Amino acid sequence: MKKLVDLLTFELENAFEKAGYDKQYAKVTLSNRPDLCEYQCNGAMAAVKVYRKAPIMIANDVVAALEGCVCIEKVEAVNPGFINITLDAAFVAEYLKNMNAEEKLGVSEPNKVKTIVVDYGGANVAKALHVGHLRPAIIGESVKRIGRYVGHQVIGDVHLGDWGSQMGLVMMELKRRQPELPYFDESFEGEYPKESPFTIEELGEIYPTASAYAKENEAFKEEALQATYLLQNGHRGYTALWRHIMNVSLPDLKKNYSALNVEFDLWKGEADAKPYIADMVQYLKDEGYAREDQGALVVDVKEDTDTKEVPPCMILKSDGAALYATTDLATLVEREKLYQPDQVVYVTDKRQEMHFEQVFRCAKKTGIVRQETELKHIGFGTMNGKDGKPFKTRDGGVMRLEELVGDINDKMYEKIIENRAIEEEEARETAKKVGLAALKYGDLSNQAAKDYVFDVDRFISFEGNTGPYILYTIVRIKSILAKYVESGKEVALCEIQKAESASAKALMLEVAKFNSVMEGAYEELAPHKICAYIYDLSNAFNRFYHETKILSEENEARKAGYIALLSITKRVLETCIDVLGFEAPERM
RNA sequence: GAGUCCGUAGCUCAGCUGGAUAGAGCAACGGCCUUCUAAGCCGUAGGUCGAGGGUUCGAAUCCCCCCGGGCUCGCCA
Repeated sequence: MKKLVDLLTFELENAFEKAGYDKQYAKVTLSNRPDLCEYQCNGAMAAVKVYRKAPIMIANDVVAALEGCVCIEKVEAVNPGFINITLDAAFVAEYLKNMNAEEKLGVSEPNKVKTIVVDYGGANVAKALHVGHLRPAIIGESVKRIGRYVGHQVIGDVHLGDWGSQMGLVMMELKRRQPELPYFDESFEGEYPKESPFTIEELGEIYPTASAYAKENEAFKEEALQATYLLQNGHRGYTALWRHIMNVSLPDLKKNYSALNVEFDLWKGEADAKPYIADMVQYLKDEGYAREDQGALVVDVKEDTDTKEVPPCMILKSDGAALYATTDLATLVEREKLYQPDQVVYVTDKRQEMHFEQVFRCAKKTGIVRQETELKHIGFGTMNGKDGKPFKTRDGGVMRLEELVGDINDKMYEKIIENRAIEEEEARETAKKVGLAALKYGDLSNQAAKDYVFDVDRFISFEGNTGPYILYTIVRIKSILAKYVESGKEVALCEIQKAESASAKALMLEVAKFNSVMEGAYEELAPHKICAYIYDLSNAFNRFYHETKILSEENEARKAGYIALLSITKRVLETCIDVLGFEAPERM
């Protein structure tokens, strides 16, 4: 289904040509002066240079040529040369009816269905999920869902950090504590224990300790790096230990992601790239892409047009171990083999920008991916505390995700029970849904690339531009629709009628933007645009709600029209929050 | 030092592929619940869009320069 702006642009193109002007100036945009009009075209002013006429004259010619256009109620040329358009209410109603009849509410199928891999999560199996994992999970999940809604085949991959030096650190810290374990006995040839030598709680504590210790103890650091190398090259005891780490960590990760309503299609990790590393390295050497430099193996990725230093992409460290770039490249080899993706999107901290620049260039240059493969990096900003510095707990530590989510749910529960009488169980369920909406909306409503202030109290507030406000709006609509159905009537989607009030028309115009917003959010990989849209839409609905008696409307046809309008508003809102990754309760 | 991103109301953020009077929310103040959920709605107040220059009929938006801040700059991820 065509977008409203495209339909209007088409009309304006005809009018421009009819009036003797080039149609390239006919582009219609949303009005930036809603008090004057709904849509506008500024092309007359741009056309001045070519036609050497006052812009208002061009605008007047175009307006005259628009005579009889059915979709427009009013169009006028305004100084210096704006063309202001007000849509015909019946036309808008018809547009919504058509939207309503479509499963995807007017979003067109893509010309080509792309296979897209979204690489997000990036959880590290050596440590518990903490607040730092929140953004990639939330943003990546939404990007995945938006891509799917628009009609592409999207594969979400958690891409676990399970193969780097953090593994060596954990193993050597364990050796320090329990040197008698058979994993560390080089002469041990028997079966390793089935039981893990540590719990998830212990694992969560081992890594930070090891990491801190490595900073002050050079010998320990060396030992950990050596262990990493040995693990990557099939050391028996370390491999067994690695399995324990995975077995202990994975269920915990799955539980935590699930609580965030984040679902991965693939639970692969860096270690899955291992089988591809040796061949890839050999290929890079054989084809002359890789060279040795200071003992390490690197691929030059500098380009003549660079205005900055771009260091070579490092494939193997001088000790022979693989590193971040190695597994990322080998993972691309695997993805090319298994999925032939048209696009791979990485969602990570923006500080990794240079790394991805190097990896992308290397992959293209060496033919690891096809030339036409789109490699994209969504680099998100830092979550800061209210003091503007990176978010920390009161004691300066890193807050575990589980703790954060638990806190939010508890606070939300308190608010809910103080608000109205409600069963304990329902209150808990509702608190979970509203809490998740608060958290996700609070994050997603910011542009991903910017740093933002993570203020839980503001996010969970029931007022203003928050997740709970959006849910509240949906709940209101649900409540009215439920009462309507209780009265024995059916919700007929085709009953939408032309707006008779300003607030009804404003609501309808807002609903009609849906396909445009969704497609824009997909193209720009920008979930925050959907947040901004549903906030506007919710405002438009609440204004309409306040000045319109719906259930007590006596004219049955008019009432059915209102109900149909509510119904499509609800569909749009629910679709939007679904792609953002949360849902609305029945009551709150 | 080089590169890069950012600087919009007291606070948190939109707007940035140039358009008319720069928008929200929070906080402040004032209204609106016998009526579909007041977690709402309506209103008041609050801005030399970091500074300066330039391009343009028109600049928060594009270009240059400066100031301030974040981040990156080969054996971490």
